Amino acid sequence: MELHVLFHSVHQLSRQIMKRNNTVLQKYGLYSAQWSVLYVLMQQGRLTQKELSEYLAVEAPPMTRTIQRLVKQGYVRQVPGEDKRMKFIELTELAQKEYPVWEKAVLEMNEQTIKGFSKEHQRQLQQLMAEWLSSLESQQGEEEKK
Amino acid sequence: MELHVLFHSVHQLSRQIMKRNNTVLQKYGLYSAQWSVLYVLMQQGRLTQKELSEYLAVEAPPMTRTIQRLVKQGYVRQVPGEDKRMKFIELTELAQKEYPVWEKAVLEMNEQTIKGFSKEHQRQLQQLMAEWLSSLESQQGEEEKK
DNA sequence: GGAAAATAGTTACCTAGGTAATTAAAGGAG
DNA sequence: CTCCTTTAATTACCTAGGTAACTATTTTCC
Repeated sequence: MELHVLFHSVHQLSRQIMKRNNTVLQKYGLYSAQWSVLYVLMQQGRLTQKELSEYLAVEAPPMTRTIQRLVKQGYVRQVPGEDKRMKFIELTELAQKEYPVWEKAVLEMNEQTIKGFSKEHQRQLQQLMAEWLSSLESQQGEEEKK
Repeated sequence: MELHVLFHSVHQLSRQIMKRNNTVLQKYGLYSAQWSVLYVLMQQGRLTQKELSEYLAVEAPPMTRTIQRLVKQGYVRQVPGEDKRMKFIELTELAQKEYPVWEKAVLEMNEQTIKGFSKEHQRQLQQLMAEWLSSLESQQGEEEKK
């Protein structure tokens, strides 16, 4: 088994997906990283930056940047917590109003991206990747024991 | 089927793989994008930048940057072609000498990354991704007809 | 042959993500 | 209470990849 090929395929798929998302979001002045934050906030409600970055499996610094851009665009608010170290992030009314439009566009593109790939194959693929990710996660867990 | 989840998994896997590759390459002063160029050159011999970027499915500008860094490190040479627009890229003797060491380190990390994921599952995953990628490719082909 | 179109590579500038170091607040041990 | 450690967020700086615009050749077509 050529692992290079496997890894390359994963990488290329990831870039293709992001590229397509960016294409569709462009006309709303959004980018894929911003969208993923908006999406999570809509599903989960207000979260701290820490929770957001854990949820999206991204380090804190990129999360700070993405949020600051969303703040500047007026789509998100930072609310200081009782613990003054943390900041809760929540959608503004503007974002909640615009959300359905964004979502529709993204969902359409998602369907387009997955077109020609059967539900059963999607399920298999998701299953395999989940398994792989969890094995990677458990490896990391071991290393952090030190 | 939650496409968000599927796409997120692909993205996360891609980042994990690159992160691990960078970790192992760090001690040789290399990064994953550089490695992928060195790897292709070792397999294929001298290639033009155009061929390299097509092979790795990367746009020309990032390829220029990666190559310029490799040139600076003395691992790669740019040889002007007969057609003066193109530049052939080839490994230097230094790179050829060091290559086995790099390869060993990368292969070990690859095995570690895939550990706990059976050969059969690897094969299935590769199969599914190849199918998906080719369907995406054919979509792009259609759009370029315009 | 000469003007126009195509092509290889580069430059400039953007987003996405990473690490290391810093700041400010909260907790804990003595 | 004080000092030390931990933690959330930020800042600075790095690689990876993308698009748009540009340069310099080559091809094409009249």
